[in-house]
Amino acid sequence: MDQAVSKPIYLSIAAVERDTGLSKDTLRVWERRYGFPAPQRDQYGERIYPLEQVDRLRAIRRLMDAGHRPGKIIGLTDAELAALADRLPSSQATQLSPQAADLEQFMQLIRAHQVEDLRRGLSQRVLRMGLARFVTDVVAPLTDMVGDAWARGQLEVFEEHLYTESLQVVLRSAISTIPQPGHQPRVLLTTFPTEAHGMGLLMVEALLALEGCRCFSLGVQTPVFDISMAVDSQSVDIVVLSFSSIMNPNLMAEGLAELRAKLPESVEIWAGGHCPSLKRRAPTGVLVLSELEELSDAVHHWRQRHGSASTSR
Amino acid sequence: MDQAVSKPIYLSIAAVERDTGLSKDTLRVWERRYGFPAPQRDQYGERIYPLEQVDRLRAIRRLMDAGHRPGKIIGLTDAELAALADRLPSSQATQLSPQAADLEQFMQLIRAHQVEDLRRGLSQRVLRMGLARFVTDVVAPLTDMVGDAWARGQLEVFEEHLYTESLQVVLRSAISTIPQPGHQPRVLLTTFPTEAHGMGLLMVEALLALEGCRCFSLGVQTPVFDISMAVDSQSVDIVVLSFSSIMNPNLMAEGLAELRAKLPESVEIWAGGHCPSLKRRAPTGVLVLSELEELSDAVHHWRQRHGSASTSR
DNA sequence: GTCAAACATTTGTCTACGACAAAAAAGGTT
DNA sequence: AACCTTTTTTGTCGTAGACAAATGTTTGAC
Repeated sequence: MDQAVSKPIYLSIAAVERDTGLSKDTLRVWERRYGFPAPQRDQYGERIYPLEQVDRLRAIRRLMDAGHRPGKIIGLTDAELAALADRLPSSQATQLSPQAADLEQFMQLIRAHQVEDLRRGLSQRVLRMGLARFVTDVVAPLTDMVGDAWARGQLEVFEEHLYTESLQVVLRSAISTIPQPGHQPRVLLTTFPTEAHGMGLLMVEALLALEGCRCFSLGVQTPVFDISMAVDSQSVDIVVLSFSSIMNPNLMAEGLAELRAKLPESVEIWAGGHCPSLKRRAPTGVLVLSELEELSDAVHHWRQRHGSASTSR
Repeated sequence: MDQAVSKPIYLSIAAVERDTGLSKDTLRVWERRYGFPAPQRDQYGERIYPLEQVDRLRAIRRLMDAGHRPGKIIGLTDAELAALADRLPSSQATQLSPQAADLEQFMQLIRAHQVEDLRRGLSQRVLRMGLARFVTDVVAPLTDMVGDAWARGQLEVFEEHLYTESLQVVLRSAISTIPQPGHQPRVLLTTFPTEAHGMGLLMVEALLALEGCRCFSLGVQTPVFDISMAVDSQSVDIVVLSFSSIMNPNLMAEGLAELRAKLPESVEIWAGGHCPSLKRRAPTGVLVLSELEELSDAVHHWRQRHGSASTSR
């Protein structure tokens, strides 16, 4: 019926955009400029990409996320690409931490796809060291390591998904045990529509809830318009936004400016995450938090400033 | 410092795509064909969209998701658009259910943004009626109602997000109480990269776990390539994919065909969700489940077929 | 009257390639 | 080393025509 084995599979440009994260415009302009990718054409003259080229695009994308530029690496051989991926600088901070051995153990579990053991190990760690330290000393560096391994091509997307899913279960159940915090400030947590990573939000929610903040999480990908509506309806004091390194800098800057313009000045915007352009050109009217550790101080500082208006303890 | 009040705000075409979900190509071709949107231009000749037009686009998008066609509604006045939104057919199935009154009560809580009460009410319901019936009789119809209300413009995106977040907390904690199911079939759950809705996955995971299946959730948005890798590494028997009505039919069909070609024939693909084109042209080699109730039978049927190969109970 | 096949229209996505702003790198000066 | 200026790189936006796929409408057989 179907000659399944040797049947070559081609992807449309939309499918390649979906699978590599490179926009159609980018795919076309690379082809024009660098001669790669060089897709074949179907009977209608539309691009069809063989799987090998898609795999190569994925490898290039990985290196770009780690700082390489397309023009420099797009002409390399597959072997050279692999070599580059190995030579990427790993985040030393995590390797020097006292928890390094522990974290490496978790990485092993992720690589071996031992979901059960991973989840159990993480749960034990929460109980042993407390949620706050668990978040700052385990979740944050471990998530960095996972992202790093992914960038080096040592971890597949599905392994990252397995990790994320496991950690989410653990974190959510830990958060739900925090006694009802009904106090100020009232914090709204979410991400912009192109940002699908929600791990950062969960970490922040845990820490803020421990500080006695009233947290409202909208999950990921809320349009700016709806963030402002939610702020209104819940009388929110602070909006927390999380940005990963994959986030498009243009969209981020534009979105923040738009949100800042929409919200009353009394509502603060706190932005955090690993997006490089967050640190470089900090948008006006937005507080940039580069480390989770700064959160606690930021909350205390907010309470000091608003102490006279609302009743302080 | 800034003349905030009368300062007009414009969005770039990328921002409008982000906020409305309409692709840049679509925005440009609508302008060409229908004369709307009619953005102004900045100093570089690039489109800048005033907020009113973006709001209108959002309203049109809502009506399109409900079945209207752009050519018919794009020329209507704002009043006519609002009138159309009110006249949308609501799903009768949910209104006839015995739980109707209960569900309506939950809807009230969502509209009033009573997150706490909502969560408490849902949790009580799980305990009272059991997880399986809770999923089929409460979560599924309630999620439909929420989606319906959103399509009619009676619910904002952020209200849907608040609902989703609350329900997720309740469902996840319920799932985690199910005693470790280590049996067959081994099921992988996820969605394609353009599908961000994970509620369906969570419902299916709950039901399958209750049936004694071994569930691996990858969360949402896993590339086809990585789904196949995960299947391999976890020795998965069945891949479950969830599709919402917003899913692009092309991408769905193409993705399913691609996945089917990548997976060994022994691995089944089950597709479910409210995506209309799922029912119309069922892809070959893919089992379409249109109702949650069919899941239990499907699992039993799978076990019958594979009873001889693996040890049955 | 019902169903299905044939035709017509609508609609989104694809094509091409030029233009240029924004980001990054390189060069030069204090 | 830190800072400003110029050059290169790179992604996104612009134009407009084409056409497949999806949807709607008509025709014709039973």
